[in-house]
Amino acid sequence: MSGGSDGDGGDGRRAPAITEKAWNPGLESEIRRKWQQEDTYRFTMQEKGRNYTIDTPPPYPSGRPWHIGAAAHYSQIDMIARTARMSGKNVYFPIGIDRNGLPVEIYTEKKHNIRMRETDRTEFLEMCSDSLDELESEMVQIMDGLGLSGDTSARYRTDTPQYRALTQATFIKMWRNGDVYLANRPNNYDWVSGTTIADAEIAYVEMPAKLVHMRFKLEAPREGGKDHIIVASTRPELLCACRAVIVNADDERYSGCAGRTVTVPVTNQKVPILEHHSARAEFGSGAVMVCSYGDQNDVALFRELGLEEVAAIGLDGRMADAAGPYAGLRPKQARAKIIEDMQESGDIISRVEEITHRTPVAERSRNPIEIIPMEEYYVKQMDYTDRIREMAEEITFHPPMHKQVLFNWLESISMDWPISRRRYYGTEIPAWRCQKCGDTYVPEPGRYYRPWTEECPARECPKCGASDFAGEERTFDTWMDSSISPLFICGYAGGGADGEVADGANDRFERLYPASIRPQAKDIVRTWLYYTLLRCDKMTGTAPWSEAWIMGYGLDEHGLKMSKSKGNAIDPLPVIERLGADTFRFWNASEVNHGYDFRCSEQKIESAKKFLSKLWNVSRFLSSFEVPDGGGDEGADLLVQDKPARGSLQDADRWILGELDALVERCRRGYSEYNFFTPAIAVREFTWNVFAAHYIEMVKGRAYGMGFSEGERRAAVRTLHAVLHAVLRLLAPITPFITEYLWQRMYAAPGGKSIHLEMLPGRAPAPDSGPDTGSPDGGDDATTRAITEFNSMVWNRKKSENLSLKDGIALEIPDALKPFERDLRAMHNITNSG
RNA sequence: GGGCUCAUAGUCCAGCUCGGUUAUGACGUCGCCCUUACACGGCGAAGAUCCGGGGUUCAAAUCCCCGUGAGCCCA
Repeated sequence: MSGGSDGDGGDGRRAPAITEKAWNPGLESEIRRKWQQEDTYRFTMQEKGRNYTIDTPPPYPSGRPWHIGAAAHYSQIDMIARTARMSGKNVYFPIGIDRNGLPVEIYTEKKHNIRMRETDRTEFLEMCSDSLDELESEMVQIMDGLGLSGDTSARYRTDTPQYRALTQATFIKMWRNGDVYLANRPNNYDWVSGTTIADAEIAYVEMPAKLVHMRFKLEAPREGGKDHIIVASTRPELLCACRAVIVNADDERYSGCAGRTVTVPVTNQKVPILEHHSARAEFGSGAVMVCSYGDQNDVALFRELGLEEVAAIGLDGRMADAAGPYAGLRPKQARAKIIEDMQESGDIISRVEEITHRTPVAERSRNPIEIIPMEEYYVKQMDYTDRIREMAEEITFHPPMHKQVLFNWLESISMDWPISRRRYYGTEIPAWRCQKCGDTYVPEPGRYYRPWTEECPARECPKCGASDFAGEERTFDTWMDSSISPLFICGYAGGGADGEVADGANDRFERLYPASIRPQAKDIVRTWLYYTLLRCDKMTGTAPWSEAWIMGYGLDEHGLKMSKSKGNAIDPLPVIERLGADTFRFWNASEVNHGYDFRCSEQKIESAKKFLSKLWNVSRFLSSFEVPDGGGDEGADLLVQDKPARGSLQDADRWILGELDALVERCRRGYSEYNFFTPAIAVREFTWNVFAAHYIEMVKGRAYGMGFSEGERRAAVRTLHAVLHAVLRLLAPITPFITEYLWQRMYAAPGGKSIHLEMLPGRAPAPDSGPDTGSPDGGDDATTRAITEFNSMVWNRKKSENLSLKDGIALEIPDALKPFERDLRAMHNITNSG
């Protein structure tokens, strides 16, 4: 398809090689098949340091439709892979699916109208797995449709025995190093889901609440002094767990109260009044009751003041025995009941205020959480923030501003990470407990353990010799799994059958780890990114990657966060099917400014199609001119740099090649930061408004050979092809399908080498390449403006004089444009002689 | 309360790092046009007190300060 000048017509034209009038998105599936057959994106491992590993986020199939923002996100990750590949990197782009965790359990409960805890565990796990398979296949269909250049058919899953065995192995190693420990302490508890929640997974919502002002009787009231103080609380059902009342030292209403004792109403225990800075005079009455546990502040106060906790609420989410007559009620019911009781018994309540209160809820299930003391496994993180900060300093963030998100989070970490969950669909905690001495037995790493259904591998307890074990029923927080994705993809597991795990390092791991880049969304910096740094460093002593690429959120067309509950989520699949992946991807690149939130609207996506049409028609036009010799491979680049060829170039040719150089430079700068917005905008602007609108129009006559010498004609044709040759490659990471198609029809080397195996235009990739040989001219804004303005002026004049564009016209060509005179004369049919 | 980000035509956005033309382009609107790449197009037109105030400067959308409003994150 390249080279040769057969079929040239008398006027230097031949029939266009491309005849179809428009880009047909239906061709995408054909192109995808070609890539598959030719294994275009095959990764062949090279020695250490020469592999470019992308720690792709494994998406979670939590329900349909898959968010269009996520589709945009994965398209951009693919652009990273393609950019890296076309920059000469040896790209390893694994695709995974995250399948552990709460959402699928909730989805499955709803789908089958069952309750997890009332269902046989094995059966429930199977149902979850089936749900995941279904949702996953839809997701994979979208990923394939988007043209991801990773191998979705070889995707990894976080719930396979191999992956889970690795999660368990890392846990076992950390347990033995003392980085994991068991502790009984107050914890965020989602009693609806029946599980512990980490700080990172708590969200806050404003909810209406009753602020009850209660009279607490003062002991030994002084002469003429008041006999009570008012304590305001939104949680009167926790009166039984009250162990102190605090006031602010600066609050005059309570001067002299500190150190005295009050009687808690209803339950009548006597508690001290203490001064503490956390009591705010302006909230409620200024006096606050400290209970185990109304909120995180209570937890801190109990610890700080050395108070003895009372378990007011049990793991079943109901009031415990300590609540006396209210035992067995839900906290909400107990609250209503106790308010009623207090009102009946007279003077306890002074007033009830309706307020809105920030209530902590579980981020995923949206259930209100309680703080309940219980025993959980913890990963040490408190003493570790300096090391994380140190690693983060070394990692390049794209864009840099998002590094701050991580630093802010590091500032606010206040406790170790609880990792045990009372759920089913997750990686089991590999532990057994000796029923006699209570010691925890953790087995050897190497395979996938399921303690709730499996005999303890140890015959007898290493500590007491007893042989009666109870298998651990809990699972891990899902971040325990996903935070080791760099270890898994780099082969830390060794990839043995049946979930066997080789012990840590091996050849594959040595060559691949640390990975190169972690692309991910902004909202999981404090979870996935942070936990990955923590976990991978603990396992390897090395940061898991050298670059992090952070993308913003997809918002709806009004700038609101998309969610299924709001009903403003857009299903990406029909959009992609109707408009094609390239349209979606070009919209995505040209609309999503690097790192910022972006708005999704179907109308705007549709309008991106226009540029692809333009590109198509420009190519169709150029396909009617012979591709100069050596047009394949680096031919067009050579053409730009080739001195003799340059000799015959006209001023207009040099001008557009200079503009092209400026474009290439801008794009390269964007691509070097994995910013696709800049190249997309720049290429569109250049191709549409400079190249097509002005250059092509100017040299059309010359390219036809009308009134020009053969050398001049060839110069135009060469230049036209040189520009398109570069533009296609510049766009290839963003719109892989149309560029591949046009490349194959026009420029591909014999054998049909994919455009995606070519290099981005500009510098040669090899380190031993010669000095830069860009065009001598570079971009010339003044000339471009002069040309644009002149053309506009002529068009306007013809219009106002009611002339057709091909009609002749007499006018002067400004001095600045004299070098382009002959092209301009041909273009506008200027009739008067100079 | 703290942090991050943003504010430019009806809508979206470029330009701001490093101050200097008539402030970029797209969508939408209107008018004219089938000119042999493109009517999924071309040309043209209308549309912006560059959020407000102050400062620096010969010169500010751009730099500095003070506000206001919005979004997100954390307390």
